[in-house]
Amino acid sequence: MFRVELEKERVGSLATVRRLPAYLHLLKQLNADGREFVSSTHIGRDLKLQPDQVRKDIASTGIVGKPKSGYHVPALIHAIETFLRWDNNTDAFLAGVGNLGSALLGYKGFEDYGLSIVSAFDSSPAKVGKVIHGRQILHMSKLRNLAERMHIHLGIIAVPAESAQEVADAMASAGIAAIWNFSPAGLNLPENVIVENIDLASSLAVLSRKLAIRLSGPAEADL
Amino acid sequence: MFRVELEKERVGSLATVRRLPAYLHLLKQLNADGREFVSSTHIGRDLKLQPDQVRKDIASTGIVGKPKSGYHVPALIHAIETFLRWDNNTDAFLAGVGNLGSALLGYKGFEDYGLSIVSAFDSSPAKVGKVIHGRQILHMSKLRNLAERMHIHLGIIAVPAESAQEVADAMASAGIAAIWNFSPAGLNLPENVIVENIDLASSLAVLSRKLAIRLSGPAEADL
DNA sequence: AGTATATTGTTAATTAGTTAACGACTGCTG
DNA sequence: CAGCAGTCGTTAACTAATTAACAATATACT
Repeated sequence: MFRVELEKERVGSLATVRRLPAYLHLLKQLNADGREFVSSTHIGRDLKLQPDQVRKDIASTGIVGKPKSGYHVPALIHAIETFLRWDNNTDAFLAGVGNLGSALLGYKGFEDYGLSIVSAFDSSPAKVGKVIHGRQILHMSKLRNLAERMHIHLGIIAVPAESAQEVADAMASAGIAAIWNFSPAGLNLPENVIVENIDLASSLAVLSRKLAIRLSGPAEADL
Repeated sequence: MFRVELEKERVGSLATVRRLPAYLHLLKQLNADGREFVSSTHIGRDLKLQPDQVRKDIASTGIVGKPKSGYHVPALIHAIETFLRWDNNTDAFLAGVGNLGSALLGYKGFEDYGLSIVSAFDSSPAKVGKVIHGRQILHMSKLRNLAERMHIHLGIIAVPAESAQEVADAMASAGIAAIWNFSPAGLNLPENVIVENIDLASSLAVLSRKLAIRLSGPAEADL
């Protein structure tokens, strides 16, 4: 019973959740400027969204606004951050420190999202033991045990497609509940493991397709 | 009139386009294994999609299958690649060679998508002149002229949020038609410039929210 | 103090996207 | 040569999401 309610809530607001970070970014700027209240029209203008959409999204965080003035900026910031659990820090493990993995390890912006990569792993002997962006790289074989002992809930996969499934399995069996997958491979995991893919190929496909249509003209679209 | 038709076609198949790379990946594997025909049921099983969905997606590439045997693998590969224009090479400029930009420069996988980063730019004097992954880094001020002269259509933005808009403007004024934006900033550009964002924040927001619900239990969802 | 106005919150309608059902065709087998 | 089984392609229902409209409310101004 509860499960059904939960699912409904989650699915219904997924698109909303995707927009929340953009709101948060804008609100933090406004807050830094000393702005105390902001209206949905203002937000909509800046982010190129309909005011209606903005109100609906904000409503799902539980915040209510004041007519004539708008929403209280600090309160809204706090509400979004707690909604996403970006107020408390979340510790994560990173698997794979090639080009992309190293970049993720060095990315400062994750702090804003309450995310800390506490340990990084690789299977290549050439990389194990090295220090990258302040963290010493451990061998992949240690991931399982450490994740279990440290009660890590979030795993980030930045290994080549070939080994992605293997790593994902190790993470899942270590009790990691959510996986952020930067590899091009589609992962096969039990239902109770949450997976979110950063799919460069899909994104580029959309871009390529739009560009192809633009360059070759509308005639193409009739196919 | 043509425009309306075009828009309809484009919008209607955007979700489809997102799935095409996954099909392509699987098909290339099958092709390497010497498999000549494949059915929508088979593809669906491997990619965890409904066969109906697969057929509909394939239909939009223009390929027709044979009853009882399925789709001709090489033909389908060719069709998807031409549909996305991944058969001919597309030259691109990269702006920003920090952690992420360097990683993109070094990423081999783009070859499969018919994408070549031919030049990389940065505004930091410390980086200009250096050679990263075989390409010499040029100063950002040269981007505009070079893009115009070389008829570059695709720009990749991997600079910090603060300078993203500035770079985007330079690209747009140089006649670049499509921008792949890896920065967290939302770009403000004329309608005729295509923008596709790789939005880490949005992706992580979805993951965080799902994880938050999972960890705190269904009670949370009633809010 | 009263009225006009800007802004919220909710309810309805349109649109896009997915899932399901069904008829048609081809190749295999007895 | 005829029937059967598997697969395609199209049409239709359903679901989710965005967009639009409208009533309610508090603030500011006269």
